[in-house]
Amino acid sequence: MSTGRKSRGRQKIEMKKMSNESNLQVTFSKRRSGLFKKASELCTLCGAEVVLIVFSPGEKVFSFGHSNVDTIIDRYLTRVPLQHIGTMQFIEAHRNANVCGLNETLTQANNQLDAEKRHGDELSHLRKTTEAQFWWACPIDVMSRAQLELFKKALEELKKLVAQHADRIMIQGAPPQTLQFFVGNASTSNNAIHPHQQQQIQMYPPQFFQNPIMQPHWSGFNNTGGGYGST
Amino acid sequence: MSTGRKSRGRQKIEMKKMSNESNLQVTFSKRRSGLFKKASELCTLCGAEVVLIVFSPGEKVFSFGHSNVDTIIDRYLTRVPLQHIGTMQFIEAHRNANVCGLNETLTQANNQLDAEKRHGDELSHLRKTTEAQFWWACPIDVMSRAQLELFKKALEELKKLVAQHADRIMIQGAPPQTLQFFVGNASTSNNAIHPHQQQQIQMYPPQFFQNPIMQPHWSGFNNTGGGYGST
DNA sequence: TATCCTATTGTTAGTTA
DNA sequence: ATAACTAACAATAGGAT
Repeated sequence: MSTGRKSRGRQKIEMKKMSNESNLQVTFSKRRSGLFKKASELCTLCGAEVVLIVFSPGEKVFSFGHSNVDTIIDRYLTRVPLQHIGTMQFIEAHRNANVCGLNETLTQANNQLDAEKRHGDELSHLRKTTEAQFWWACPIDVMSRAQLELFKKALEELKKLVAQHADRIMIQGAPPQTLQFFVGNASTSNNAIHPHQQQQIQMYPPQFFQNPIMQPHWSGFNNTGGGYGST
Repeated sequence: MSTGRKSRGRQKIEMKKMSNESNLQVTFSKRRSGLFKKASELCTLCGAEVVLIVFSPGEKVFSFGHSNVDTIIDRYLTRVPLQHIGTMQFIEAHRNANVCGLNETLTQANNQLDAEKRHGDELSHLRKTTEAQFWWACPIDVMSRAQLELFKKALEELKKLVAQHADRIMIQGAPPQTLQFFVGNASTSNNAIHPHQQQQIQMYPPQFFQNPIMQPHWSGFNNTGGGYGST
């Protein structure tokens, strides 16, 4: 009231990493929301299927969104009888890790694929000249839905292997209580993680879901559907 | 020129699946572009890492974008000596399939995780009441970077297993020439795919890559960096 | 069918609370 | 830190090409 100064409104910003850390945090939140909304809308409007994973730099937030009917069906086909939850508690954590790990693997496979493919590709010469700018790029190819389904079975087995792998590696230091991750097997001193991670779920309009996990010292961030009102 | 009527400009649209098929196609293209740009900007501005996969309903277009330095390093650690390319040709295709498959697996694992977790979760009651609306949702948890790295090694092995799996299954009908996918092993009549898929790469500004593959009958879609100019 | 155009809606940077 | 507000910017629906 004292100033009476309203606002200069939005200003254009340079497209480079923001220097102001707190601004960055805010912008990240806003834009992540926006991104999810866009993805969601693309789904709704065009019937597309979207997988979106955002890995924030600092807070290690991990988000995921998707919409895939086939997968939902699998969910009920493959889910574990909800009885050994007690035992499941930390296995859950491992599997959780697997999720991230698989993602890594996926990307790795991509890169490998890319490295192999571009060998005989016509854009290889272009790559040479601009390699410095292209190092981050990694194409991936298309597969029909039918083919995907054929692979699903093989991947069923694979998944079990993944779980076993993970269990073997992590079994030593997993707290059977909540969703924390201990990796007590590393040869070096592998710091335990902050104990009281808190989960926070945030809804997105049509078919998206997102659940960032925060550091213990601030438990807020539940912007419960602030925007998105149609009109 | 004859009408002199300019345009009513943008109109608000209802957020449901578009009925007009051709409109849908156009909108999909536009919005997909927009989505990738947004993702890209989130990367640049906030240093986030984003994986984005869009599966268009009709044309089976598959897009992928990411930016992850760690992975790039792995790329050079794990890449195959570019000498047996001849042999690699079809293995490449399999690995390609693996990429998609892994993605499926990832999602599956997610779902499983979700199914297990929500058992003791406080939102389970909420879920009950609105289950019909939540069936598509599947949370995922966070993991620290360090932990991810620990898993990488285990996943190295895993990756090999994946390749073996895929090879075994697909080895029968893979054309050793280009990036097509034959799945000649299905028990039912599993149609072979259109033979002349063509690859098309599309650049995105900071660190995104996207390569839709089109049906043989139209080879366009190379909008070579039309927009995105900073004024 | 992809792109250009433009009016309009939608997103968000900067600010205040 | 998050929520709300506002005005500037950016995305895009519809139409023409």
